[in-house]
Amino acid sequence: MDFSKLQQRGSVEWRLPATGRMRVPGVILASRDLVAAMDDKVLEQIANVAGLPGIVAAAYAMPDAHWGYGFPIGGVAAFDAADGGVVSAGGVGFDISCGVRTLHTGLKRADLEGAKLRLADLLYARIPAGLGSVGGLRLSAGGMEAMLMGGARWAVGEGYGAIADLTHIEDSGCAAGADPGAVSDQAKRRQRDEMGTLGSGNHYLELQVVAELFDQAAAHDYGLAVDDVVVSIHCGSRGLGHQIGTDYLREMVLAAPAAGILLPDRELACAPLASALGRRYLGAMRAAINCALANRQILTQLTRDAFAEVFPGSALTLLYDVSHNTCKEETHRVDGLSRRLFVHRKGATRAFGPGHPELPAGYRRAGQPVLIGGSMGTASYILAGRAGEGERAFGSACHGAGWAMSRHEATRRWQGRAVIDELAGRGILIRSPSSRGVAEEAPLAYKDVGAVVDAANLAGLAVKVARLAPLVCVKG
DNA sequence: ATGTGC
Repeated sequence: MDFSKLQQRGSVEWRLPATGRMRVPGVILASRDLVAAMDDKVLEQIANVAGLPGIVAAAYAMPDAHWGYGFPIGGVAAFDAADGGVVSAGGVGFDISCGVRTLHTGLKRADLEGAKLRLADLLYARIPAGLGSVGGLRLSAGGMEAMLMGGARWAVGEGYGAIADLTHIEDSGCAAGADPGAVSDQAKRRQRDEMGTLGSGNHYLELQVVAELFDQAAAHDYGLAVDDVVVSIHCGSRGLGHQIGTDYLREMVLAAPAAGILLPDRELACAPLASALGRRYLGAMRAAINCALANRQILTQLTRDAFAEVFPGSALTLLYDVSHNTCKEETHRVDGLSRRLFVHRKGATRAFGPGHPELPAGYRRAGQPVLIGGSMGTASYILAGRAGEGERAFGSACHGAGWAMSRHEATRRWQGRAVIDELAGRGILIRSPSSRGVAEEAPLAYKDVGAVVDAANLAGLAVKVARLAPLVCVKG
């Protein structure tokens, strides 16, 4: 990273002043070490985002930021529709509404002694994982429409999970304003057989143990104690979201000149929020959010069924479910004024603070659970949102460890088998259909997740609550 | 991320 362009403001804030076509400054919220490890391309992408029409306050990068498609991954940017603001398909990302949900199992570490291996094999047998994997469900045209409108609420109605789950999901499990008519037939076709599947890449289902608590009061409110076993599911909207991203990116590139939008990078393709194209994309993207929420809801039921085979009578309850690839219409205070903004979070987690009316009653005191997936074999974290007065980055935080290198570089350095054996030696069981996928996801291919959450904590984005250590990981 | 690729 070229520090010469950055102005340091405190230990974890770096400002890229607005120059040239930038309308607002860029702000990186990370430690010096994390910034030093970031590619210069991140700076270039932040500057490009800062030049988009209608952007408000600043283009932000979270501590885990790295360069992505158009926008950096770990990027946050908000736009005002009344000020010519835009929505960008690249600013949401291809895996629309990719996110994490964490479930309490009601079990302690000691309960797993002797059952871990069986549970690993059972979860791997029950959870469809890998590229092109299909689920046990085939959606009819009507079923597809209902799923895209209803999200996790639809899934509960179909028998996956309980109504009580819904209060612990962002948007109560259903994004409003979804428009299945704005989703291409091809996107729907790709999704027809893929409900209740994990996918590939960095997606996983992980059995974890609470290894350390940092904030007793918040941990209490979240129902977490040391040695508790939890399950975390990381996945998104599969082929449907990917196809929507592909479809609209192409359309936005073609429509940009007529909309008077000059693109410094075609990957930044966007459309005015006030345009028909912008509205159609929002409708399709919200349908993809519902697809991801329904998908994680189905996977939750498959997980419960697997647990019931090993631990009859076990009850898995939902701690929280939050996405990290979205564009959401939200109210934020900017310079003392309350404004409706369209907040793009790409590889960034919503992190609403204490008292926010959208949080379930039990979490109003602590703030929203912020679920941070680490890399395979390292730690994951649960943080509590701190957004409020003086908030930065529109109530957002980091989403994971963030890549330290390309997938190609990772496969050059490691072999899947060796990674699995090394982790097995440390008592961490990996189950995956893809040896190459495991190599790409080797722990050292990622940044140090502990350093990332420490930076998020220092920057005031979210407060550390718990560290989770992996026990079993089903990888896509 | 992805029926892994213009």
